[in-house]
Amino acid sequence: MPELPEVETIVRGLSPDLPGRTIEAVRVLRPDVLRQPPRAFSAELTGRTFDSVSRRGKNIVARLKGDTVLVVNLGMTGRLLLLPEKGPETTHPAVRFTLDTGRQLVFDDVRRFGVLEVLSVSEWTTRSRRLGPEPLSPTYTARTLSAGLTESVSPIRSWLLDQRRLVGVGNIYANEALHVAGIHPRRPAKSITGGEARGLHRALRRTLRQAIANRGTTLRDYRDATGVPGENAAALRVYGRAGNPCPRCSTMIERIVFGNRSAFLCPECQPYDPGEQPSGEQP
DNA sequence: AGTGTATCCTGCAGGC
DNA sequence: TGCCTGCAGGATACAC
Repeated sequence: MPELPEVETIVRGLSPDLPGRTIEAVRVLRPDVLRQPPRAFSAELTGRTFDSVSRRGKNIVARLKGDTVLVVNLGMTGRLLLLPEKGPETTHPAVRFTLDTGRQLVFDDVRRFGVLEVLSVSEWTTRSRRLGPEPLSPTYTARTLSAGLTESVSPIRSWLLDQRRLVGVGNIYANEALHVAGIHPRRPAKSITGGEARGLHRALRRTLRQAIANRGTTLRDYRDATGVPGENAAALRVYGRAGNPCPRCSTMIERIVFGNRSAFLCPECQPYDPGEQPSGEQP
């Protein structure tokens, strides 16, 4: 659920307040969101002080003083909320940190696909190296994208979702960027031309930056670190809009399914075979 | 090696 | 009203 723009919004919300704060208590209400025994998790974090909060792909990365990193992946419905001392109860709290200010940092997650992990700096570095490049990094050029596409026969939408190739892009922004770029989600990655790759690179960046400016897309569950929904849903062009007119050409937007996930496209603006009439049915 | 499918879990919307 | 089905922003263990 939360993709790069949502995670970025949360991190920007936590950054002014979390560094310098010490964790006084850890309460694990739902141990299945951890990758280690709750006792060990709590023991590693209790008494530690936050140093910095940053983002890597869809992960929230909190560095603590000493050789400790708390990595939070929100899964589909996870929230990381910094709440006042007497804040409202959240609906599905999984882990609660009490800070030295009395405020609570709460990981709340309806479906519990989210994960919290404590790692050493070197463990985190190793993990981070296995992830692909950041799409908004200045060093991520159209050429980088184009080069990565050439070896893969994977459908471009699946390629964009693979965090080893490129981080931060999920199903919403993959579909949105492909519409902006006029590329059918099912096209094999290696069939994307150099010109199309340049367009896709630009579309990805524009789509992600716009979503950050709008503080993320809230379909149902996403909230920022203070519990406020994002405003980007109104800007979506195709995602979740099957049966509605394409904002560019007014053709009916279609929903197809592959890789166990919905894809949304305009058959006119995103033909599978450029130059031929899009049929809607692909092998 | 690289892809696609099924699975974890809960809640909600829509059909009947 | 109530039951049933399908669907959901992610990641990953498998089978091919």
